[in-house]
Amino acid sequence: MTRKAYPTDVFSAIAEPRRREVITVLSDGQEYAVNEIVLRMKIAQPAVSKHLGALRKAGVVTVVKRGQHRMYRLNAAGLKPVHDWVKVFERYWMHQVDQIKQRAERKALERMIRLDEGPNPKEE
Amino acid sequence: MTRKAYPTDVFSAIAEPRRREVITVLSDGQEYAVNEIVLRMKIAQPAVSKHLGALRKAGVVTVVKRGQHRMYRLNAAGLKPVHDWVKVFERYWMHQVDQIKQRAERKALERMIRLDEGPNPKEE
DNA sequence: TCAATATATTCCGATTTAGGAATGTGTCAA
DNA sequence: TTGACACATTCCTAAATCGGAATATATTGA
Repeated sequence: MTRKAYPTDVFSAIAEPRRREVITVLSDGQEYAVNEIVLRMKIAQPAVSKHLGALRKAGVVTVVKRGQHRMYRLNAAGLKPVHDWVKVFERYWMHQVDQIKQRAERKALERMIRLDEGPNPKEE
Repeated sequence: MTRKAYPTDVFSAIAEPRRREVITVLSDGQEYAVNEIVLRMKIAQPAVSKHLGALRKAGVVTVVKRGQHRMYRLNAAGLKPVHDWVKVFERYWMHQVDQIKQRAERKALERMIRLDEGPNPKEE
């Protein structure tokens, strides 16, 4: 049986910093030969090829053969499962920002009211 | 030196299916004792404790002691780095959906025009 | 204090994973 | 056909990771 290689599910795929680095290189939407990616990274070609293989199996990149080159391109849709999963929690910190914003506005309003009432604010 | 335990960065933290499961349990915003989480999962208490430890170090959950219980609560803000990272790619598939929608609308419009012109469409 | 309960920690083995080195494969150009 | 590229694959080792078992620690109640 084949020795288990790099992971192929998208969550594990993006867990590896170097694979996120590869994705960053591809994030302009252009296609890149393996060579060009290697030049932009600090690991050797076989390692890059293996990471690209993992990303491909995870559905995050696509390849086409062009001459002696393999052109890799980002398939951003492959990241959608991660986005969908994490988006569920967006409202938690959004809400918090809202609360902060609201508090700031309330404070500003209170200041304005105090100014309207002059330098000696009423106490209750 | 200490035997390296579970990972503590947020990307690796959520790469583990069982840790995402823990997060799902906590996703109602309520606090849960370790016990209660164990009941909802298929792994033993020590494994759950270890996953909770990883999530805590990753900043995804918080703990407070209450009596002999440790109450865990989701800290959704800890997931923000993942959200921020993946959000950058949102536009790719959003755009694609837009394109599909636009094509559908263009086709529908073409059909309407053809209907206006009768069953024998002009050719160009 | 002692037993029970809740949880963390340590120790361990099995498995996964990353990357280097070596090698295989396909394509091009002369 | 041959050599030079571009890239993938295989083999290997070290390290990371997971989960079970056993054990440690803390809290509570009797």
